[in-house]
Amino acid sequence: MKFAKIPMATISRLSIYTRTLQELLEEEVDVISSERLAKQCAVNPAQIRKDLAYFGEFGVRGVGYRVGDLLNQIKEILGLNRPWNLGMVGIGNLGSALIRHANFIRHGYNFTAAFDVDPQKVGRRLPNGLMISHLEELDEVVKEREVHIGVITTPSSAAQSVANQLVLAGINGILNFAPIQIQVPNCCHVENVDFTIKLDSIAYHLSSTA
Amino acid sequence: MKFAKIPMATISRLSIYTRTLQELLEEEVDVISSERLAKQCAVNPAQIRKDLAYFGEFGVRGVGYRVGDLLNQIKEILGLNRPWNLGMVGIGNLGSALIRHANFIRHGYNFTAAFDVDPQKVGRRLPNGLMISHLEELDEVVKEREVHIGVITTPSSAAQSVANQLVLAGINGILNFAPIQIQVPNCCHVENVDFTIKLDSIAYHLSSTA
DNA sequence: CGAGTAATGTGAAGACTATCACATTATTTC
DNA sequence: GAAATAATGTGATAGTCTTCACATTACTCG
Repeated sequence: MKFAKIPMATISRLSIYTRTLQELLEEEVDVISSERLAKQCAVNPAQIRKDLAYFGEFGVRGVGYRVGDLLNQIKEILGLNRPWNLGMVGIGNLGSALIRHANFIRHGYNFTAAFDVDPQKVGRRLPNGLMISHLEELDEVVKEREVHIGVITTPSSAAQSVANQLVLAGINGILNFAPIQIQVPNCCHVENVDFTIKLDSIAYHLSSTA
Repeated sequence: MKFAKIPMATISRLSIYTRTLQELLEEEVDVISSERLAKQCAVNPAQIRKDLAYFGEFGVRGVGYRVGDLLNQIKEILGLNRPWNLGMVGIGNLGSALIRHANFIRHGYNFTAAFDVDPQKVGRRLPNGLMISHLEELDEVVKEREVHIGVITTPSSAAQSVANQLVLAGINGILNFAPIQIQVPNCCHVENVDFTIKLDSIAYHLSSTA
Protein backbone atom coordinates (compact mmCIF):
# COMPACT_ATOMS: atom_id res chain seq x y z
CA MET A 1 0.00 0.00 0.00
CA LYS A 2 2.94 2.31 0.49
CA PHE A 3 3.77 1.87 -3.17
CA ALA A 4 0.47 3.20 -4.41
CA LYS A 5 0.96 6.81 -5.37
CA ILE A 6 -0.90 8.88 -2.83
CA PRO A 7 -1.87 12.40 -3.94
CA MET A 8 -0.34 15.16 -1.87
CA ALA A 9 -3.81 16.66 -1.59
CA THR A 10 -5.00 13.48 0.10
CA ILE A 11 -2.30 13.78 2.75
CA SER A 12 -3.25 17.39 3.43
CA ARG A 13 -6.88 16.45 3.80
CA LEU A 14 -6.04 13.59 6.17
CA SER A 15 -4.46 16.23 8.36
CA ILE A 16 -7.66 18.27 8.24
CA TYR A 17 -9.71 15.20 9.07
CA THR A 18 -7.62 14.53 12.18
CA ARG A 19 -8.39 17.99 13.50
CA THR A 20 -12.10 17.64 12.98
CA LEU A 21 -12.09 14.13 14.41
CA GLN A 22 -10.21 15.39 17.44
CA GLU A 23 -12.96 17.94 18.03
CA LEU A 24 -15.65 15.33 17.56
CA LEU A 25 -13.87 13.10 20.04
CA GLU A 26 -13.85 15.90 22.60
CA GLU A 27 -17.57 16.39 22.00
CA GLU A 28 -17.91 12.66 22.67
CA VAL A 29 -19.36 11.87 19.27
CA ASP A 30 -18.97 8.11 18.74
CA VAL A 31 -19.78 7.60 15.10
CA ILE A 32 -19.83 9.90 12.10
CA SER A 33 -20.80 9.50 8.45
CA SER A 34 -18.60 10.68 5.60
CA GLU A 35 -21.37 13.12 4.75
CA ARG A 36 -21.34 14.89 8.10
CA LEU A 37 -17.57 14.80 8.39
CA ALA A 38 -17.33 16.21 4.86
CA LYS A 39 -19.57 19.11 5.74
CA GLN A 40 -17.41 20.02 8.72
CA CYS A 41 -14.23 19.79 6.69
CA ALA A 42 -15.73 21.59 3.71
CA VAL A 43 -14.99 18.78 1.26
CA ASN A 44 -16.95 16.28 -0.80
CA PRO A 45 -18.10 13.09 1.01
CA ALA A 46 -16.83 10.84 -1.78
CA GLN A 47 -13.49 12.56 -1.45
CA ILE A 48 -13.17 11.44 2.13
CA ARG A 49 -14.02 7.86 1.24
CA LYS A 50 -11.56 7.88 -1.66
CA ASP A 51 -8.83 9.36 0.49
CA LEU A 52 -9.30 6.64 3.09
CA ALA A 53 -9.56 3.93 0.45
CA TYR A 54 -5.92 4.48 -0.46
CA PHE A 55 -5.02 3.02 2.91
CA GLY A 56 -7.69 0.43 3.62
CA GLU A 57 -11.24 0.13 4.90
CA PHE A 58 -11.96 2.01 8.08
CA GLY A 59 -15.71 2.38 8.16
CA VAL A 60 -18.76 0.19 8.62
CA ARG A 61 -21.22 0.17 5.71
CA GLY A 62 -24.62 1.44 6.63
CA VAL A 63 -23.20 2.97 9.81
CA GLY A 64 -20.24 5.27 9.35
CA TYR A 65 -16.87 5.67 11.02
CA ARG A 66 -16.07 5.24 14.69
CA VAL A 67 -14.52 8.57 15.57
CA GLY A 68 -11.82 7.34 17.95
CA ASP A 69 -10.75 4.47 15.73
CA LEU A 70 -10.60 6.53 12.58
CA LEU A 71 -8.60 9.23 14.32
CA ASN A 72 -6.06 6.70 15.54
CA GLN A 73 -5.74 5.08 12.16
CA ILE A 74 -5.23 8.35 10.32
CA LYS A 75 -2.66 9.38 12.90
CA GLU A 76 -0.92 6.08 12.29
CA ILE A 77 -0.93 6.72 8.54
CA LEU A 78 0.47 10.21 8.91
CA GLY A 79 3.07 9.13 11.43
CA LEU A 80 1.61 11.25 14.23
CA ASN A 81 1.66 8.45 16.78
CA ARG A 82 5.12 9.53 17.90
CA PRO A 83 6.83 12.79 18.82
CA TRP A 84 8.83 14.76 16.24
CA ASN A 85 11.72 17.01 17.14
CA LEU A 86 12.00 20.32 15.39
CA GLY A 87 15.04 22.52 14.95
CA MET A 88 14.35 26.14 14.15
CA VAL A 89 16.85 28.16 12.17
CA GLY A 90 16.48 31.94 12.38
CA ILE A 91 15.25 33.29 15.68
CA GLY A 92 13.71 36.57 14.56
CA ASN A 93 10.19 37.84 15.18
CA LEU A 94 8.55 35.06 13.29
CA GLY A 95 10.79 32.31 14.59
CA SER A 96 10.36 33.15 18.24
CA ALA A 97 6.62 33.63 17.81
CA LEU A 98 6.33 30.20 16.25
CA ILE A 99 8.31 28.54 19.02
CA ARG A 100 5.93 30.02 21.57
CA HIS A 101 2.93 29.07 19.48
CA ALA A 102 0.78 26.45 21.11
CA ASN A 103 -0.25 24.58 18.00
CA PHE A 104 2.98 22.72 17.63
CA ILE A 105 3.18 21.12 21.01
CA ARG A 106 -0.44 20.11 20.98
CA HIS A 107 0.21 18.08 17.86
CA GLY A 108 3.30 16.25 19.03
CA TYR A 109 5.93 18.56 17.58
CA ASN A 110 8.63 19.78 19.96
CA PHE A 111 11.38 22.26 19.37
CA THR A 112 14.60 20.72 20.64
CA ALA A 113 17.03 23.10 18.94
CA ALA A 114 17.21 26.74 17.86
CA PHE A 115 19.86 28.38 15.70
CA ASP A 116 20.89 31.88 14.73
CA VAL A 117 24.03 33.70 13.63
CA ASP A 118 23.50 36.89 15.65
CA PRO A 119 26.07 36.91 18.50
CA GLN A 120 23.52 38.86 20.57
CA LYS A 121 21.17 35.91 20.39
CA VAL A 122 23.50 32.92 20.52
CA GLY A 123 23.78 31.59 24.07
CA ARG A 124 20.53 33.15 25.20
CA ARG A 125 17.57 31.13 26.30
CA LEU A 126 14.09 31.35 24.79
CA PRO A 127 11.04 31.69 27.08
CA ASN A 128 10.57 27.93 26.90
CA GLY A 129 14.11 27.37 28.18
CA LEU A 130 15.63 26.41 24.85
CA MET A 131 19.18 27.74 24.33
CA ILE A 132 19.99 29.37 21.00
CA SER A 133 22.97 27.73 19.28
CA HIS A 134 25.19 29.19 16.61
CA LEU A 135 24.47 28.09 13.06
CA GLU A 136 28.01 26.74 12.84
CA GLU A 137 27.14 24.11 15.41
CA LEU A 138 24.12 22.94 13.43
CA ASP A 139 25.46 19.57 12.39
CA GLU A 140 26.58 18.66 15.87
CA VAL A 141 23.47 19.91 17.68
CA VAL A 142 21.07 18.36 15.19
CA LYS A 143 22.56 14.96 15.87
CA GLU A 144 22.81 15.45 19.62
CA ARG A 145 19.21 16.61 20.04
CA GLU A 146 17.86 14.18 17.45
CA VAL A 147 16.24 16.85 15.32
CA HIS A 148 14.01 15.28 12.67
CA ILE A 149 12.59 18.33 10.93
CA GLY A 150 14.20 21.68 10.18
CA VAL A 151 12.15 24.87 10.25
CA ILE A 152 13.62 27.77 8.29
CA THR A 153 12.62 31.28 9.33
CA THR A 154 15.70 33.10 8.13
CA PRO A 155 15.69 35.87 5.53
CA SER A 156 15.35 34.55 1.96
CA SER A 157 18.98 35.24 1.25
CA ALA A 158 20.13 32.71 3.84
CA ALA A 159 17.48 30.05 3.25
CA GLN A 160 19.19 27.99 0.55
CA SER A 161 22.46 27.80 2.43
CA VAL A 162 20.67 26.79 5.62
CA ALA A 163 18.78 24.13 3.71
CA ASN A 164 22.06 22.75 2.41
CA GLN A 165 23.43 22.55 5.93
CA LEU A 166 20.30 20.81 7.21
CA VAL A 167 20.51 18.22 4.45
CA LEU A 168 24.17 17.61 5.17
CA ALA A 169 23.31 17.11 8.82
CA GLY A 170 20.97 14.31 7.77
CA ILE A 171 17.65 16.14 7.95
CA ASN A 172 15.04 14.81 5.52
CA GLY A 173 12.15 17.15 6.19
CA ILE A 174 12.10 20.94 6.01
CA LEU A 175 9.36 23.44 6.72
CA ASN A 176 10.38 26.62 4.91
CA PHE A 177 8.88 30.00 5.81
CA ALA A 178 11.28 31.99 3.61
CA PRO A 179 9.62 33.21 0.42
CA ILE A 180 11.97 31.41 -1.92
CA GLN A 181 11.95 28.03 -3.67
CA ILE A 182 14.73 26.12 -2.01
CA GLN A 183 16.30 23.23 -3.89
CA VAL A 184 17.14 20.01 -2.11
CA PRO A 185 17.98 16.42 -3.10
CA ASN A 186 15.15 13.93 -3.45
CA CYS A 187 15.77 12.33 -0.10
CA CYS A 188 14.59 15.53 1.57
CA HIS A 189 10.99 16.68 1.60
CA VAL A 190 10.31 20.43 1.68
CA GLU A 191 7.03 22.14 2.48
CA ASN A 192 6.71 25.87 1.95
CA VAL A 193 4.62 28.22 4.05
CA ASP A 194 4.43 31.31 1.94
CA PHE A 195 1.91 33.91 2.92
CA THR A 196 3.10 36.41 0.33
CA ILE A 197 1.80 34.08 -2.36
CA LYS A 198 -1.48 33.77 -0.53
CA LEU A 199 -1.80 37.52 -0.20
CA ASP A 200 -1.05 38.03 -3.87
CA SER A 201 -3.71 35.51 -4.63
CA ILE A 202 -6.21 37.48 -2.56
CA ALA A 203 -5.15 40.69 -4.28
CA TYR A 204 -5.78 39.04 -7.65
CA HIS A 205 -9.25 37.95 -6.66
CA LEU A 206 -10.13 41.34 -5.24
CA SER A 207 -8.89 43.14 -8.35
CA SER A 208 -10.45 40.86 -10.92
CA THR A 209 -13.91 40.72 -9.39
CA ALA A 210 -14.19 44.40 -8.48
CA MET B 1 -9.77 37.50 -20.67
CA LYS B 2 -11.15 37.81 -17.18
CA PHE B 3 -13.80 35.26 -18.09
CA ALA B 4 -11.35 32.53 -18.99
CA LYS B 5 -11.06 30.27 -16.00
CA ILE B 6 -7.60 30.76 -14.59
CA PRO B 7 -6.23 27.92 -12.45
CA MET B 8 -5.45 28.86 -8.90
CA ALA B 9 -2.05 27.23 -9.38
CA THR B 10 -1.32 29.67 -12.18
CA ILE B 11 -1.99 32.63 -9.91
CA SER B 12 0.31 31.23 -7.25
CA ARG B 13 3.05 30.72 -9.79
CA LEU B 14 2.64 34.25 -11.14
CA SER B 15 3.39 35.39 -7.62
CA ILE B 16 6.56 33.29 -7.60
CA TYR B 17 7.57 34.68 -10.98
CA THR B 18 7.30 38.25 -9.71
CA ARG B 19 9.72 37.50 -6.92
CA THR B 20 12.29 35.98 -9.23
CA LEU B 21 11.83 38.75 -11.77
CA GLN B 22 12.32 41.32 -9.03
CA GLU B 23 15.64 39.71 -8.18
CA LEU B 24 16.67 39.60 -11.82
CA LEU B 25 15.77 43.25 -12.16
CA GLU B 26 18.00 44.10 -9.22
CA GLU B 27 20.79 42.12 -10.84
CA GLU B 28 20.15 44.24 -13.93
CA VAL B 29 19.31 41.31 -16.16
CA ASP B 30 17.45 42.70 -19.18
CA VAL B 31 16.07 39.67 -20.92
CA ILE B 32 15.35 36.14 -19.77
CA SER B 33 14.11 32.97 -21.45
CA SER B 34 11.32 30.83 -20.08
CA GLU B 35 13.89 28.10 -19.67
CA ARG B 36 16.17 30.07 -17.38
CA LEU B 37 13.30 31.63 -15.47
CA ALA B 38 11.80 28.17 -15.05
CA LYS B 39 14.99 26.82 -13.58
CA GLN B 40 15.12 29.59 -11.00
CA CYS B 41 11.48 29.11 -10.06
CA ALA B 42 11.75 25.31 -10.06
CA VAL B 43 8.97 24.81 -12.60
CA ASN B 44 8.63 23.58 -16.18
CA PRO B 45 9.38 26.12 -18.94
CA ALA B 46 6.22 25.27 -20.85
CA GLN B 47 4.32 25.90 -17.65
CA ILE B 48 5.50 29.48 -17.54
CA ARG B 49 4.52 30.08 -21.13
CA LYS B 50 1.11 28.50 -20.58
CA ASP B 51 0.53 30.54 -17.45
CA LEU B 52 1.31 33.75 -19.29
CA ALA B 53 -0.74 32.72 -22.31
CA TYR B 54 -3.90 32.99 -20.22
CA PHE B 55 -3.37 36.72 -20.16
CA GLY B 56 -1.76 37.55 -23.51
CA GLU B 57 1.60 37.53 -25.23
CA PHE B 58 4.43 39.05 -23.27
CA GLY B 59 7.56 37.66 -24.87
CA VAL B 60 9.47 37.98 -28.11
CA ARG B 61 9.93 34.77 -30.09
CA GLY B 62 13.51 33.78 -30.50
CA VAL B 63 14.52 36.23 -27.78
CA GLY B 64 12.72 35.80 -24.48
CA TYR B 65 11.03 38.16 -22.03
CA ARG B 66 12.12 41.65 -21.10
CA VAL B 67 12.46 41.40 -17.32
CA GLY B 68 11.13 44.84 -16.39
CA ASP B 69 8.18 44.68 -18.75
CA LEU B 70 7.16 41.19 -17.73
CA LEU B 71 7.37 42.10 -14.06
CA ASN B 72 5.13 45.10 -14.55
CA GLN B 73 2.61 43.17 -16.55
CA ILE B 74 2.37 40.34 -14.05
CA LYS B 75 2.01 42.86 -11.24
CA GLU B 76 -0.79 44.46 -13.21
CA ILE B 77 -2.49 41.07 -13.62
CA LEU B 78 -2.23 40.27 -9.92
CA GLY B 79 -3.35 43.73 -8.86
CA LEU B 80 -0.05 44.56 -7.18
CA ASN B 81 0.27 47.96 -8.83
CA ARG B 82 -1.51 49.57 -5.89
CA PRO B 83 -1.29 49.41 -2.10
CA TRP B 84 -3.52 47.09 -0.09
CA ASN B 85 -4.57 47.79 3.47
CA LEU B 86 -4.57 44.92 5.93
CA GLY B 87 -6.45 44.61 9.19
CA MET B 88 -5.10 42.07 11.63
CA VAL B 89 -7.40 40.38 14.10
CA GLY B 90 -5.72 38.69 17.07
CA ILE B 91 -2.59 40.35 18.36
CA GLY B 92 -0.83 37.44 20.00
CA ASN B 93 2.68 36.17 19.41
CA LEU B 94 2.08 35.32 15.80
CA GLY B 95 0.03 38.42 15.00
CA SER B 96 2.53 40.89 16.34
CA ALA B 97 5.42 39.04 14.72
CA LEU B 98 3.69 39.21 11.37
CA ILE B 99 2.97 42.92 11.68
CA ARG B 100 6.67 43.53 12.29
CA HIS B 101 7.63 41.21 9.48
CA ALA B 102 9.28 43.01 6.60
CA ASN B 103 7.86 40.95 3.77
CA PHE B 104 4.49 42.59 3.82
CA ILE B 105 5.52 46.18 3.42
CA ARG B 106 8.04 45.39 0.73
CA HIS B 107 5.25 43.97 -1.37
CA GLY B 108 2.78 46.82 -1.00
CA TYR B 109 0.74 45.48 1.89
CA ASN B 110 0.25 47.81 4.87
CA PHE B 111 -1.38 47.11 8.18
CA THR B 112 -3.79 49.94 8.88
CA ALA B 113 -5.76 48.29 11.67
CA ALA B 114 -5.24 45.81 14.49
CA PHE B 115 -7.86 44.20 16.69
CA ASP B 116 -8.00 42.17 19.85
CA VAL B 117 -10.41 41.49 22.70
CA ASP B 118 -7.90 41.51 25.56
CA PRO B 119 -8.43 44.72 27.60
CA GLN B 120 -4.70 44.65 28.39
CA LYS B 121 -3.95 45.07 24.71
CA VAL B 122 -6.73 47.32 23.47
CA GLY B 123 -5.57 50.95 23.38
CA ARG B 124 -1.90 50.06 23.28
CA ARG B 125 0.30 50.87 20.34
CA LEU B 126 2.35 48.35 18.39
CA PRO B 127 6.04 49.03 17.65
CA ASN B 128 5.05 50.47 14.28
CA GLY B 129 2.72 52.96 15.95
CA LEU B 130 -0.50 51.17 15.13
CA MET B 131 -3.12 51.35 17.89
CA ILE B 132 -4.92 48.14 18.85
CA SER B 133 -8.69 48.49 18.61
CA HIS B 134 -11.33 46.39 20.30
CA LEU B 135 -12.95 43.74 18.18
CA GLU B 136 -16.32 45.38 18.84
CA GLU B 137 -15.20 48.39 16.84
CA LEU B 138 -14.24 46.28 13.84
CA ASP B 139 -16.97 47.41 11.50
CA GLU B 140 -16.35 51.06 12.18
CA VAL B 141 -12.55 50.93 12.05
CA VAL B 142 -12.47 48.76 8.92
CA LYS B 143 -14.46 51.39 7.06
CA GLU B 144 -12.56 54.33 8.49
CA ARG B 145 -9.10 52.90 7.69
CA GLU B 146 -10.22 51.42 4.38
CA VAL B 147 -9.13 47.91 5.23
CA HIS B 148 -9.27 45.67 2.14
CA ILE B 149 -8.01 42.38 3.50
CA GLY B 150 -8.53 40.78 6.91
CA VAL B 151 -5.80 38.68 8.51
CA ILE B 152 -6.99 36.24 11.16
CA THR B 153 -4.46 35.17 13.80
CA THR B 154 -6.89 34.40 16.60
CA PRO B 155 -7.28 30.99 18.24
CA SER B 156 -9.30 28.57 16.11
CA SER B 157 -12.29 28.89 18.37
CA ALA B 158 -12.71 32.57 17.50
CA ALA B 159 -11.84 32.40 13.81
CA GLN B 160 -15.26 31.71 12.34
CA SER B 161 -16.95 34.44 14.32
CA VAL B 162 -14.23 36.92 13.35
CA ALA B 163 -14.63 35.90 9.71
CA ASN B 164 -18.35 36.59 9.95
CA GLN B 165 -17.68 40.04 11.34
CA LEU B 166 -15.16 40.81 8.62
CA VAL B 167 -17.61 39.80 5.91
CA LEU B 168 -20.33 41.92 7.47
CA ALA B 169 -17.94 44.87 7.49
CA GLY B 170 -17.60 44.47 3.73
CA ILE B 171 -14.28 42.65 3.57
CA ASN B 172 -13.92 40.36 0.55
CA GLY B 173 -10.49 38.87 1.16
CA ILE B 174 -9.26 36.97 4.21
CA LEU B 175 -5.89 35.48 5.04
CA ASN B 176 -6.54 32.90 7.73
CA PHE B 177 -3.77 31.59 9.97
CA ALA B 178 -6.11 29.70 12.30
CA PRO B 179 -6.01 25.95 11.70
CA ILE B 180 -9.69 25.64 10.84
CA GLN B 181 -11.71 25.72 7.63
CA ILE B 182 -13.71 28.91 7.89
CA GLN B 183 -16.89 29.22 5.86
CA VAL B 184 -17.75 32.45 4.08
CA PRO B 185 -20.14 33.55 1.32
CA ASN B 186 -18.93 33.43 -2.29
CA CYS B 187 -18.23 37.14 -2.47
CA CYS B 188 -15.35 36.63 -0.05
CA HIS B 189 -12.10 34.91 -0.94
CA VAL B 190 -10.25 33.04 1.81
CA GLU B 191 -6.68 31.80 1.72
CA ASN B 192 -5.43 29.56 4.50
CA VAL B 193 -1.92 29.51 5.89
CA ASP B 194 -1.79 26.31 7.83
CA PHE B 195 1.59 25.06 8.92
CA THR B 196 0.18 22.20 10.96
CA ILE B 197 -0.97 20.62 7.72
CA LYS B 198 2.46 21.15 6.22
CA LEU B 199 4.16 19.61 9.22
CA ASP B 200 1.86 16.60 9.14
CA SER B 201 2.70 16.22 5.52
CA ILE B 202 6.41 16.19 6.34
CA ALA B 203 5.79 13.68 9.11
CA TYR B 204 4.00 11.44 6.62
CA HIS B 205 6.87 11.57 4.17
CA LEU B 206 9.45 10.90 6.86
CA SER B 207 7.48 7.94 8.22
CA SER B 208 6.65 6.32 4.91
CA THR B 209 10.11 6.49 3.39
CA ALA B 210 12.04 5.50 6.49
C1' DC C 1 -36.46 -13.31 9.94
C1' DG C 2 -37.35 -10.52 6.03
C1' DA C 3 -38.06 -5.87 4.26
C1' DG C 4 -36.61 -1.27 4.56
C1' DT C 5 -33.12 2.10 5.36
C1' DA C 6 -28.53 3.95 5.75
C1' DA C 7 -23.92 4.64 4.52
C1' DT C 8 -19.52 2.61 2.88
C1' DG C 9 -16.26 1.25 -0.92
C1' DT C 10 -15.15 1.64 -5.73
C1' DG C 11 -15.22 1.44 -10.97
C1' DA C 12 -16.12 4.73 -14.38
C1' DA C 13 -16.73 9.31 -15.98
C1' DG C 14 -15.58 13.90 -15.83
C1' DA C 15 -12.78 17.92 -14.91
C1' DC C 16 -8.71 19.95 -14.36
C1' DT C 17 -3.57 20.54 -14.80
C1' DA C 18 0.92 19.83 -16.71
C1' DT C 19 3.96 18.45 -20.37
C1' DC C 20 5.31 17.62 -25.01
C1' DA C 21 6.34 18.84 -29.57
C1' DC C 22 6.36 21.74 -33.19
C1' DA C 23 4.98 25.65 -36.07
C1' DT C 24 6.08 30.44 -35.85
C1' DT C 25 8.85 34.41 -35.53
C1' DA C 26 13.09 37.17 -34.28
C1' DT C 27 17.97 37.65 -34.36
C1' DT C 28 22.70 36.65 -35.91
C1' DT C 29 26.20 35.34 -39.10
C1' DC C 30 28.46 34.70 -43.33
C1' DG D 1 19.88 38.35 -47.95
C1' DA D 2 19.60 33.51 -47.06
C1' DA D 3 20.64 29.98 -43.75
C1' DA D 4 21.25 28.83 -39.07
C1' DT D 5 19.98 29.40 -34.46
C1' DA D 6 17.05 30.54 -30.58
C1' DA D 7 12.98 30.84 -27.99
C1' DT D 8 7.95 31.91 -27.84
C1' DG D 9 2.98 30.51 -28.26
C1' DT D 10 -0.14 26.73 -28.60
C1' DG D 11 -2.76 22.43 -30.18
C1' DA D 12 -2.50 17.84 -28.82
C1' DT D 13 -1.42 14.49 -25.36
C1' DA D 14 -0.70 12.59 -21.07
C1' DG D 15 -1.38 12.56 -16.35
C1' DT D 16 -3.62 13.55 -12.03
C1' DC D 17 -7.38 14.49 -9.09
C1' DT D 18 -12.39 14.83 -8.09
C1' DT D 19 -17.07 13.56 -8.40
C1' DC D 20 -20.74 10.52 -9.60
C1' DA D 21 -23.46 6.52 -9.23
C1' DC D 22 -24.37 2.26 -7.64
C1' DA D 23 -23.43 -2.34 -5.86
C1' DT D 24 -22.49 -3.99 -1.34
C1' DT D 25 -23.03 -4.56 3.45
C1' DA D 26 -24.81 -3.50 8.22
C1' DC D 27 -28.34 -2.28 11.24
C1' DT D 28 -33.48 -1.57 12.69
C1' DC D 29 -38.11 -2.73 13.30
C1' DG D 30 -42.33 -5.07 12.85
